[in-house]
Amino acid sequence: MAQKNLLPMILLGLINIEKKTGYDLKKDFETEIGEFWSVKHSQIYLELKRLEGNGEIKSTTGFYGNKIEKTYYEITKKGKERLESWLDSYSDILNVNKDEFVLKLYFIKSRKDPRLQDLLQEQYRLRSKKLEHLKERMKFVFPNKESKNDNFGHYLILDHAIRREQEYVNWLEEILEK
Amino acid sequence: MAQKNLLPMILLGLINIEKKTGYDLKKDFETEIGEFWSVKHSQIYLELKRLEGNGEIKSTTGFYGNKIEKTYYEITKKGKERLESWLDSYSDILNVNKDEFVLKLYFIKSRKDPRLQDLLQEQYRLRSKKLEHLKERMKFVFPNKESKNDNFGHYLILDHAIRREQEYVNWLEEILEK
DNA sequence: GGGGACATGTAAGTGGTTACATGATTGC
DNA sequence: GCAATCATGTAACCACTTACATGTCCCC
Repeated sequence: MAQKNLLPMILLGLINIEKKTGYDLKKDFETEIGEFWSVKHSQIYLELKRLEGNGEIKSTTGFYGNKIEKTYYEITKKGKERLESWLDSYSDILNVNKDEFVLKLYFIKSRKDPRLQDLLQEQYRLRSKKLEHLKERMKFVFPNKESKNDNFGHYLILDHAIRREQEYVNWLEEILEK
Repeated sequence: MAQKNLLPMILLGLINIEKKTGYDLKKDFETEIGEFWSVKHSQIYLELKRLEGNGEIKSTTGFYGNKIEKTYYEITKKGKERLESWLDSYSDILNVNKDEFVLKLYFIKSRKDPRLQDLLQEQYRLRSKKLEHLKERMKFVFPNKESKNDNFGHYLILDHAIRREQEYVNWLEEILEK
């Protein structure tokens, strides 16, 4: 989208928790952070180089087995400052949520369009599946009340995602009933 | 984002309603379709050229005053086919909603982080404003029950947007109360 | 007369995707 | 042995943004 560049912040944020390799970061995007952000590994490695060039992270070499070298990155003072300064800042730009399904609905003017039912049913199937997945994640990541306090931000996000998806499903159900 | 290219579909969809100039399309993105999709005029003009090159739209010249030429585009049979084929298709890719605020929350681990309250308050202000705006739009675009049937898809989208925004505001309120 | 809307483009830069590329390691 | 995972990168392409650019029309 050539949008506001937030990937550096995510990488700094993740590396700030503990030193990581590019591959570790890739894994992070496949699990928890992948629920609300996506990026390809090629982009991660490019951005890491850039951050290192800026002196916001620094690398050390580790090994996987005897021959495979892996590069650990840790955050520097400069990187910490950038991260903190971002966390302290406000942004009044609300993201526009580009949803292909919603777009199709827009062009289906009539309530009686024969395509409407199939489209709704398919979306209902997809969204219900997503909702179940999110609920499973919640159970897995926060199995009890105390665990929520360990990473309150993450708990809030999952909670929010579940409510949003639930709303989506409810909305689709209501339309299907009509 | 170099994402799935949906702009051609939007342009075809809008031109399919009635013939339009690039400027008309730009205006559409500033009003109703702008609630859930954004694009710059430079991109619109580029995409129009491409669509015309493909033979999916065709242009005729009109005038604004005596000297300013404007180019009207109307959809061709080929363009209609592409549009219909898209409307008939399914996509099982759910968009990842990239929300900067949510990202910040993720990196604020602690419930007691002093930045949390300000961040929440600011987001609450923004989201409430957006919600009010959407409610106003709904009143304006669909002033009565009958009008909903004229463009059922658009009604559904606005309804959905309001519910989603309402959920966002409720969620923020709950956190602020804690 | 001037400012905002009307109207249409080009050019440079960048974030992101897709595809290509390579090789070791681990567990079955 | 072989498949999946670990691990890191480059290159081509593309959608999109930002900035630059130009000129008319209409109303106050």
